[in-house]
Amino acid sequence: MKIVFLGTPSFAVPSLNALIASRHEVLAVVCQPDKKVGREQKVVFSPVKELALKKGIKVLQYEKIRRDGVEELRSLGADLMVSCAYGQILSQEIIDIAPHGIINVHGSLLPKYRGAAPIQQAVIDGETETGITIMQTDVGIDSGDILSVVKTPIYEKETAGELFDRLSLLGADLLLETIDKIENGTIKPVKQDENKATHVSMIKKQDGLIDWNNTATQIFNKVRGMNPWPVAFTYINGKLLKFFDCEVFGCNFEDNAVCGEIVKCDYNFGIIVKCGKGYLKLNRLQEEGGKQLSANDFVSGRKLSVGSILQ
RNA sequence: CGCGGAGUAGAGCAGUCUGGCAGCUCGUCGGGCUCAUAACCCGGAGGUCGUGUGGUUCGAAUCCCACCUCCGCAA
Repeated sequence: MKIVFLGTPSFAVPSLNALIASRHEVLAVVCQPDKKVGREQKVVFSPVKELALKKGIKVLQYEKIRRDGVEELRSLGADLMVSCAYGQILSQEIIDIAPHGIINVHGSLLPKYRGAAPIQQAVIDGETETGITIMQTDVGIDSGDILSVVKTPIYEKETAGELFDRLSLLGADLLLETIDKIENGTIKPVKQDENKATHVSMIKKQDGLIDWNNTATQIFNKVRGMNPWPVAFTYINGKLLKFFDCEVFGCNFEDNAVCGEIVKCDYNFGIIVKCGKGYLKLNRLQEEGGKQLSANDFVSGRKLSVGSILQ
């Protein structure tokens, strides 16, 4: 089939790669406009754009696809459009361009976790299973009929980033299977159960702030869900303190510590923080202006001591 | 010209303001103690203090200048 691919971040790269390697023809790739990124405000191409350029595929970028893209997309003459973490809301006019419409690769088991950050949110919620759903895009947000699903467990210590990588590969496989079925007409679209639908919004940097009144398990899940972005953070002595890795600490201590107080801080225990319920052991930390350090390295600089309070 | 922090032993840091012997914790190596040790005691090795055939000075890790690199915020 002749396919137009809509996608932007690294999550979409395996799917695009799979399409390029398949017998299908990728006519063009549509992704978000280039943005200035980082301290130096350099313009960086998105991962999907990088791949498309490398493979010599036409790249289209619209400020607003519904306004600027319709005519050009129509002129390409695609049989099918595939979207995967593209980042813009589509209109009926665009959905109608290709005979087979648009199918979307989504990182959750729909109708659960519709919206922008399904993978992170599933980890934050402590879910033990998630997956990829491919659906027929309609004008709602991730509300179209389900075409195919693949499930996968969320491992106990898995971060959102690791899950992202796994799901993006599963999505690529499922995408090719699904297109085959569309082609030979064996697909059976299933309506989503609106009563079970949940919606998650985009994760913001501020969402990484830790509330030490939460239970150790809740914080542990949040830290995993916020890794590698935006990364969980707290404050110590007025300075930003990020931490990338932690674990629930099983032992109980006799203490009168408040939530967020460091109750142990040495070579044997590591850094143990009191939570609303239970204790959390911090493994990799980074203070503002500093590098990412292991707990032992962090302690050896004497930045932390028993009684210090994170808030 | 967006704002800010940092570069000192293998790791993490102090010392810089107020120029005057290169320090601390950990690791490492050797020895001691111990039934035992990621514990404790004693001793050692390990540094062009980011770079500069830069400036000031009797003397610079420290003050001034230029450059390189890393990081936090903002976007």
